[in-house]
Amino acid sequence: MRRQYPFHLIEPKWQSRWAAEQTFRAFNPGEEIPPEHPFARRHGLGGRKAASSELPPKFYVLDMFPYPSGAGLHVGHPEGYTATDILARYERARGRHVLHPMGWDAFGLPAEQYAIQTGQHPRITTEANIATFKRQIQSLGFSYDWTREVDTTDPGYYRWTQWIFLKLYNSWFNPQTNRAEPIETLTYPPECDTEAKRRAYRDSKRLAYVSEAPVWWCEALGTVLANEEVVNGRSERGNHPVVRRPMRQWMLRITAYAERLLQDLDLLDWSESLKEMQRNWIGRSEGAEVEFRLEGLDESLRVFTTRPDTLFGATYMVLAPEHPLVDRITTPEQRAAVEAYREEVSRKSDLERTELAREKTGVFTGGYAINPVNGERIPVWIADYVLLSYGTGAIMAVPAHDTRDLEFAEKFNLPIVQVVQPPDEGTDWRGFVGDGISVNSTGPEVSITGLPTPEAKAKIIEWLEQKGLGRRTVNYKLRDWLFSRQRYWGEPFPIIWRQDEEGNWYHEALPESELPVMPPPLEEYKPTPDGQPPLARAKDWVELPDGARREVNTMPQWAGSCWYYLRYLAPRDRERFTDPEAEAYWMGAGAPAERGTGGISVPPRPGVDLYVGGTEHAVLHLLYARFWHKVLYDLGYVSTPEPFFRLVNQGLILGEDGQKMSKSRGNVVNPDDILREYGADAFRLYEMFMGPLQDSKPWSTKGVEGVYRFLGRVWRLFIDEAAEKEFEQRCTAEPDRAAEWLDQLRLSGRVQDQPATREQLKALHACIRKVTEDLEGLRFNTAISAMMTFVNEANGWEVLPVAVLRTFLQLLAPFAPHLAEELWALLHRHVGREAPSLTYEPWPEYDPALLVEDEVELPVMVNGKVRDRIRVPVNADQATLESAAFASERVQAHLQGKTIRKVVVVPGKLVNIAAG
RNA sequence: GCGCGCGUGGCGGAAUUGGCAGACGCGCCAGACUUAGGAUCUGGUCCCGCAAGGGGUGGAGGUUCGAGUCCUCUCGCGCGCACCA
Repeated sequence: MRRQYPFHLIEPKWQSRWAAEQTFRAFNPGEEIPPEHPFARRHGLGGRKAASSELPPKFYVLDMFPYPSGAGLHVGHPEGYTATDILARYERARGRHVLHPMGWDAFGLPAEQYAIQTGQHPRITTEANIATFKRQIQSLGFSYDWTREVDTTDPGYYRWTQWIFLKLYNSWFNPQTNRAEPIETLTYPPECDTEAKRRAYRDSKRLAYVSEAPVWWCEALGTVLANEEVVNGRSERGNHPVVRRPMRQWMLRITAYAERLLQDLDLLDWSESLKEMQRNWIGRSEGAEVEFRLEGLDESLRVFTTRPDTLFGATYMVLAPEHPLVDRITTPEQRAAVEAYREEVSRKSDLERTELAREKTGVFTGGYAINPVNGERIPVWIADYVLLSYGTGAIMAVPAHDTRDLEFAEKFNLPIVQVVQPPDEGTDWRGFVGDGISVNSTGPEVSITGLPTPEAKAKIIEWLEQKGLGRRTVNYKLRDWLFSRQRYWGEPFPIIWRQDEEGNWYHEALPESELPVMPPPLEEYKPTPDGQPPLARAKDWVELPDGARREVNTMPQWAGSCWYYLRYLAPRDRERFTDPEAEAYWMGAGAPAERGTGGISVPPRPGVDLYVGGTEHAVLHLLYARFWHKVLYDLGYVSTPEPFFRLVNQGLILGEDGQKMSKSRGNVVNPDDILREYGADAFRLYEMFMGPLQDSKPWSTKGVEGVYRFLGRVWRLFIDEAAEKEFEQRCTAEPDRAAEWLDQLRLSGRVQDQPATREQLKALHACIRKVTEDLEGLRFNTAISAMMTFVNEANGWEVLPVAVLRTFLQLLAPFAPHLAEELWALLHRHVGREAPSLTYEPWPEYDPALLVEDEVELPVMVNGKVRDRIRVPVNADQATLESAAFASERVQAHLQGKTIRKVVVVPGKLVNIAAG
């Protein structure tokens, strides 16, 4: 396609100007603002150190920072980046102080695996990849404040990741106050009478603790994985098989925050589906724990149930095969069968265990439990449909009212007793799991027969609590976060291990002064032959002179991304992880609304005003970051309970074939190719024009051409045809002087410094209104179509008033900033005025008076079908409208021979005549 | 299986509180300019029909003067969770 306008000259020109001027730099409170900076000029803050109270209201707009992979940028990345950039530019024009940073989530497996293969240090690959990403992102003209760039692999960054880990390590969750507190506030029970016992107690309460629990081990990756990184028994990354294996691991006590993580979702402006995903992940369920005495044992079995009202229907019990009581309860006759079953289950891959619609399996242990409500003797089974990791690892089975128990009971011929009557007569009680009326639920001491389910639950729990047989509880699916990895390319833990007098190893935090703990140089990045993490290879690093040993695990990739949005606030601070004053300003909710300029009121938005990224982080990253933030909040380091006030997930960009882009399908679009052919402005515009930000939508290079043509029409609206021909000839003759020729272009003769007609003003103000409203609602696609409509109309005008075009460029600027800047400069040169900074020029307001029509055309319907249109004064009353409608011949024709039943007149909308 | 979301031209998608379905763009058709057109400009383009007219927002019902929009059922697609007691 022929080049529509010289974007190849315009785009680099403005990008380098912005870089030289630091146009998009955001200033922290107390920071000196250079007098010549356009932000200083706009807000009258030049040459001063402005306090937070003097700065305009803040707007913190954040992108999920990328992992800089070797493959370079993908067309999916710039979708969210473009959206946030448009809003950043819009809000600057609106008078807000915009923080819009970018950085690199650069620890991670690909660089490490490359290192294992080639021996090249991951630092080298990482730096090269960052350079590529940065070049690509910068070529799109995004208005990031690059002075705030962060890199999670920079020791100046990860020293603070390690510092936050120390805060977690040195804190405990006080259930009384429902928040984290320094470990020093912990009180010890009397039985902790030795230092060793006190240490063990303390270590068991820390937010970062060591556990020996079984973990997912991935042989192919040579590391353990978090629950969240295992999907259907395979690793999320690479799809390798994983096995369960007991190992010593660092855990973070996120479960302590389950309730707050759930509750505080209500404070957030996130999509309902996203909140729902988080709620499901946290998985709160209310119920009761009930004690069942075990026959012949001095031991009782505790189960968790959400349906204590069905206790009378419990006809058997099931333990998870790995449950610790299984050995005790199994009778000699059943031992062989039980052992065989446990063996079989442990050999099963996780894929097999979680397979859909699998036949229930299980074995009778020979043991019996006593149902506390009626004293009945019920058999205890083991089955792998009960999971050790949820609840108490044991259940009471009520086959009549639980689908899984029913399936199991039917297979093994266990009794099925109805205890709930469905509210609807026709419903079969077998397998009915909803609420109803309790039946057959009377025992010697308690009866709930006849009670509706909620009351039955309450009554039985009360009885259980009185008898000491159970209590009301809340259970969560959420597990503690497995926080260590057996890798090289991650943050080392600021932890060492020492031996006590008895030779037992215990852990100890390094002092803050020892941070950062840097990973040692290695020759070989593989795990050691005996399965130790790669850091164990560096003996000199691991073994300290006083006999202590360093922790050789590293933190997972999530660690760095848990708090990067706080580091952007003070990225070079050497004393603190972030700056409290900057934090209060950029994250705080305290900015008074009346400080907004241009009549806008800014609602308080605690935390990041807008966070945009993909759904792939809907659960993990967002839950982890919220958790860390809450800990920091409890400890007084941040001022808001939540980090991200508003969050939007951009949709996936699919290939031209409507399939997910992938190398194997060969449908991947490389942004570099698009930029070369159509330029950054067209690329940005197309990414926004495709459809709603949140939707998935297929790429279409033809669609790029469409918006590119639109930009060409904008260009030709301004530029003199003859001057452009001349420009092209000069560029061909002397390409080296192209920049000079560009500056000599002339405006079209149609562009005149004349007052606009009413019609022109109307078109312009309709456009201002639509673009403004759509930007507020993140409807970029329809904002662009409004600008297209304006340009199509303006194309037909004989005279193009300078003032109209000038305002139009302001609307265009957030979307296509390079072209807008170039034409803005040209327009001002043409009228002999100095061009003010387009970035900080106040956003135009529309005048509603200009949009008012004198007359409108309204449809007249007969029986809901449009039969004619009438022209009436805009404020015509009902009677006028009605008579105008009946005056229409076409309407009369459709009323022939019919009786009029009703006439509906909606002023300003329509007239509808119902006739029959 | 459960939960959530979505179904509108040949395609991407527009349609305040229920009020003129198909904005804008792609594609396609015709014309103008042109040595030429993968450039540009102008006009047309939901379907059937020469027209008058009729039909039309996955399908079937319903509420309403009026339904893409609300309700019920149903089919299809996407996403999330997946034996969570």
